[in-house]
Amino acid sequence: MSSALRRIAHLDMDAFYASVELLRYPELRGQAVVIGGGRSGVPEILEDGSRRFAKLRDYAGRGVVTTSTYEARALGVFSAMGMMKAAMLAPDAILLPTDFDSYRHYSRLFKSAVAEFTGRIEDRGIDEIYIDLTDVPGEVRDIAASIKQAVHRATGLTCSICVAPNKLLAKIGSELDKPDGLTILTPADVPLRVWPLPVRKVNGIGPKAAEKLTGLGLATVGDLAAADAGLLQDHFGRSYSAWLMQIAQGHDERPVVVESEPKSMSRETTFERDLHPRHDRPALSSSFTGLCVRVAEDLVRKGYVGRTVGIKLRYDDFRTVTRDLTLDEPTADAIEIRRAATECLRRVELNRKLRLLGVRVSALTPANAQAGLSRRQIQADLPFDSDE
DNA sequence: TCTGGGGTCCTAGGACCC
DNA sequence: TCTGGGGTCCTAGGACCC
Repeated sequence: MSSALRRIAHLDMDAFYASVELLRYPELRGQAVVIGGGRSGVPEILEDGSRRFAKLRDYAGRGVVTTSTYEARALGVFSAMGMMKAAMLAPDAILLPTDFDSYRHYSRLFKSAVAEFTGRIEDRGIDEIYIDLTDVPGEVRDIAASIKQAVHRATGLTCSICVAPNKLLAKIGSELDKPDGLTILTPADVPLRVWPLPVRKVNGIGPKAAEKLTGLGLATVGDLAAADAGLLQDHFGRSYSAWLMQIAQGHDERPVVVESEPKSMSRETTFERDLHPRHDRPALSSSFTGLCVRVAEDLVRKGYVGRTVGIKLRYDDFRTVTRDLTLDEPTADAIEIRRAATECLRRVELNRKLRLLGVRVSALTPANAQAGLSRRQIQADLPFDSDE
């Protein structure tokens, strides 16, 4: 069955966290504001009722920028940048802590508004979604404009939308006219609007692949479209090179995935200072237990159990290692998770300081379609040997 | 200026089974 | 005694995304 006639939208909220903060603190509109860095930066309420905001120059710690307003971006401050570096670039920018509860609230509001148009929505995190508009009647531009209006009515926030024949182009297009953009891309637009873009703009080409491509003289999507298939295959392998050639032509058949089950749940923490496995043992141990407890709580709250328990360690030199262990039976119990995670911990070198510790549970299944019946018990009840 | 936290998917080798 | 061939599961690491 051909998908040539699909109409796929990508909707991306504009500077989402920052924009939510501006709803709460309208006096900051027009200023460079940076969100991130953990708990610090909570505004102080003065006696006259006005607020005093922290400045980026006052920040000390290991956090990164989560989002920044467009004014801060103009100063060179972008997502994922270390806060200390951001403070060098924009010392007078306002600093606000991240408030995920609030962002989740607005996320629900905008997604509900879009759901009035169609149920064919793919969640891509807190601030973006794909929407399959193929079966929604009307002109695409009108539909997209109505969705933008509905999102604004529901949240007071602007978003950018692109409608295209597939997810690849829709995702690329939603960035082209940000903020408050409304973009339509057709296959005929690919040479003019997509080929000039750096390869890094393609969802799926990250920093590593982009650097490698640029090193081969393939800096733009157009370069990629004109590249020699053999060259790509030699450097990127069969499957990735085939994908690169497809996307360079603007081709992408992936469906909009409306429902999905979680595959893993994890908790991790970066310490304020690196901890020594022996010297700081009590602190590490209590942090470790805390992570296990929180993962267990997450599993229970969301109704899952998992059969594979894993740990993640980051050493002071930023090297990262993982270990995991698959259990006979799935669990959501903090004690069992901690026991398995401790087994994993025995298999790593603990000879240098640790920067980060994480605990993960994967191979998830819904906790309990049939109350407490384990696979083993079910099989034991069978009247014959299930080995065949 | 050292680089968060929560995820997904892919690769690849070895174990193990038929 | 010169070595099959497929399938699945487990584990570790890494790229990538929001």
